[in-house]
Amino acid sequence: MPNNQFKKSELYSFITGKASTAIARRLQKNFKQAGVDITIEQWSVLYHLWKEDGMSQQQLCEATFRDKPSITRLVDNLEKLKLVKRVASKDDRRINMIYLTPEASKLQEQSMELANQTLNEALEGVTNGQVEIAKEVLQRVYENLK
Amino acid sequence: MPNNQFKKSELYSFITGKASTAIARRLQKNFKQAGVDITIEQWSVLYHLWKEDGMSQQQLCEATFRDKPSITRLVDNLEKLKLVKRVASKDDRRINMIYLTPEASKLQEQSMELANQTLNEALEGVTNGQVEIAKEVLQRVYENLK
DNA sequence: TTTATGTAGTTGCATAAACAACTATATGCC
DNA sequence: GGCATATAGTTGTTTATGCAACTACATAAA
Repeated sequence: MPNNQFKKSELYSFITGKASTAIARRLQKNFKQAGVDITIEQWSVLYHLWKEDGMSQQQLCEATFRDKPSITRLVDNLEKLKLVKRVASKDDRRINMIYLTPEASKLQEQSMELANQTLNEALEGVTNGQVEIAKEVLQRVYENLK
Repeated sequence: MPNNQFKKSELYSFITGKASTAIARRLQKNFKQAGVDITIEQWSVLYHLWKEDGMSQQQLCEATFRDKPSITRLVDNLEKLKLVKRVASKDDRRINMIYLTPEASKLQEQSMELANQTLNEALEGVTNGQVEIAKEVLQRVYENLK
């Protein structure tokens, strides 16, 4: 039973994710202005390592919803920036465990602050109740398609 | 007055747009399965030309929320695929008007059907009322940041 | 122990995005 | 007309994504 809730004029934004593009651009701009010199994608990897340091690349794939080549290259670039280190696992030599460097730890507080600030800019004029529902919908969409 | 509606554990999905990434991947997969051999980004340009054929690249920038270099290259690739043609404007020689070819017109019905189908897959189990609110929130986010 | 199969990660290639610098044309003002 | 400024589009560079093919290691079955 197709619900066809979308008129053509409304389909576009939802499909193309204009809102999340806008959020990503603003966050990148806020990072840049504050002198935080990393990309949003690099930040998304650091974000999960700040929650739990020493994840495998495979775990980072699942956490960040990215494929293996993407994580390989993000870790490459984060290593070049000296923000993470690859450490071969002793139990299983296929696995790289990824660890934060002290420099990366320094970025945590400021960048999380900037992320929160960016979300507040994004959600200006939106009520908490509306945000709750939007989050539920987006979570459900993700669960439906992942 | 910061609303700080996001606990840390919830901030990530919203910022990184996991839901719209999931939608884009599923739409791309549905295109591929159906033999529609274009990227989602190319489709997003065609989408606006189907609504109004003969837009300038600048108009396409605004409609698709992309910058000028992105549109230059998307139009390059769509031209290689023989789906659009650049036609120099006679009024203003700086402007390229972009026109659909007959081959592009053939893609319209099927691809729009696939887009609607993809949205129905995405929104399975979500009520119309919730979708309405989510759309409002995302529209407001876009307006706040664009 | 050998062989098959699965998993972790890497590499190559095509497409796309962000940003800055650039060319060409148009417009407004003196 | 001539100059300053703005607008439309292009090009170069870096970073990232998606997909397929690949290597290396692990595991389990014969």
